[in-house]
Amino acid sequence: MLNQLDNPAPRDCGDCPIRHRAVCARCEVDELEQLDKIKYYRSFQAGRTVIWAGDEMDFVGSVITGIASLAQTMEDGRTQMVGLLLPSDFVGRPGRDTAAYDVVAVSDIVMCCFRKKPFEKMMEQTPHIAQRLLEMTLDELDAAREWMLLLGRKTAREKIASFLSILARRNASLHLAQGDGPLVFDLPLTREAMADYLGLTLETVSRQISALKRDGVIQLNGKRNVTVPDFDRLQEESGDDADGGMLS
Amino acid sequence: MLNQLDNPAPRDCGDCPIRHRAVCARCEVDELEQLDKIKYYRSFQAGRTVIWAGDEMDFVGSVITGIASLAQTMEDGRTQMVGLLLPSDFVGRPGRDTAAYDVVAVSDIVMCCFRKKPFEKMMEQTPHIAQRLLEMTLDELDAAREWMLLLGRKTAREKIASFLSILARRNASLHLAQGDGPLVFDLPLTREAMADYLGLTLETVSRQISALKRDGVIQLNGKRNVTVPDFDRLQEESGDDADGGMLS
DNA sequence: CGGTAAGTTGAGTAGAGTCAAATTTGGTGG
DNA sequence: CCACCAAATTTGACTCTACTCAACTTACCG
Repeated sequence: MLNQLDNPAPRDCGDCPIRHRAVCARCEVDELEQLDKIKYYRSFQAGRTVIWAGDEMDFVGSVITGIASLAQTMEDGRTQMVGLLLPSDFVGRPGRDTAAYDVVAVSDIVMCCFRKKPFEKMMEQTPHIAQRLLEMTLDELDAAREWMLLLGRKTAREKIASFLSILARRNASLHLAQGDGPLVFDLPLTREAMADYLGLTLETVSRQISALKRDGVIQLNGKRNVTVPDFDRLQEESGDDADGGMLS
Repeated sequence: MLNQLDNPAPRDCGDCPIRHRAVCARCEVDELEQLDKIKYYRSFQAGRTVIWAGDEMDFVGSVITGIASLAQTMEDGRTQMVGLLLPSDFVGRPGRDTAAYDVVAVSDIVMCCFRKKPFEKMMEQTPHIAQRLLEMTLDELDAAREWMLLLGRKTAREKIASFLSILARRNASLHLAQGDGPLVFDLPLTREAMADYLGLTLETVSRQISALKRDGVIQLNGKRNVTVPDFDRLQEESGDDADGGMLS
């Protein structure tokens, strides 16, 4: 329970594993020093809520390690995940002072937080930050629109295949992308979280995963570890163009 | 058919009806003069395609009058609208040279286009444009996420009610927002386009509109003109919080 | 006065949801 | 090291919403 030490925060920006991809990616040394004065690290255990929709939010920040989710909930409890935050992704919106979505730690996470007011001031003065944030926001918008196609038009089976395909692709790009061999990776989400992401029920998620396994599209080692023997086959099942609907 | 003259382009930025809301909103006079050198107007009739996904795109721009749609299509023809572009909305992505989505004129439209290369150069030099574009992109991202909840979790009836509610709210904000009286507005989309936006079939759209009419939530004058006698009632049907899930 | 596109309505179906019961898993305490 | 518990997951049976296919109506335009 007291495992916050397992995910130590970096000593400084030089050590930071997301230094070159986060909102600070384009900052010069002096700009990093400015940021350093207004930043602090926070850790959250898996399952903890970082912030509730509607709550006052006096910081913005980046995920350094771990995975978090952005979600909306209706009064009757239906929830829809609207974003998965991976290392280097940005949380919060400059210029807004309450959270628009629930942010929940899916795994143990470490965040680099900036006090909002000073960060906003810096954004006005140093174009590097605003430029990078614009780029990241445009990427997120593309991802959101890709997701709208999935939510609005894909079948349950295609949704699962699409999700697995994204995970597989991301994992392949981390490890050296071998051309062709079987891909192996872990599911970072519970069936219920996958359901919330995909606009399905957890039972349907479970059934479709079983069906893909039965049809040989994937293999399971335990509940969370997936092997994809033939990525092209998985891609076909996802309903996307062969050349990769994924942008950029 | 030759009615392009019905939607004359503004003479210059001073006449422009979206001057204060578009990507150029924060520009100074000298910046507008710079923009003026790289801009040109284009008109499209209702139904025409502005650009196809994947096509080379050597401009970015703003919708001045009319409505356009952003849509994605799967190989088998299923399509999902991922954005509705209203006057002042921005089209295209600086830094990318092919269109990511189909852009179609829903009504007759007039656009203000900027040649992409010079526009990108200007963005680097004048923070006013990048700042405004960031703000607009963040708004679009919020709208996209709102839409993800609709697509993933709402029933057909709730989807229709949500859509009507948004139209009603937008119309009320244009005309002086009277507190309480019945709201009247036109549907800008065909049933099929609504279906593509809402992730439904056109038959389901038609049935749910009939049902809302039968239940007294709306009245129809002709096929396209809607009266909402009690906005709160409509809002309840949409499944959103009473205080307006709409952000900002 | 057709002719076409838009919209409505009906009948039957299928895919995903709901409710309920097993089964597996990982962790805990003895 | 093992029995036990709670949570996660799977599976089954049944239901229901939205889809499909089809016919019909309406509105608009030449």
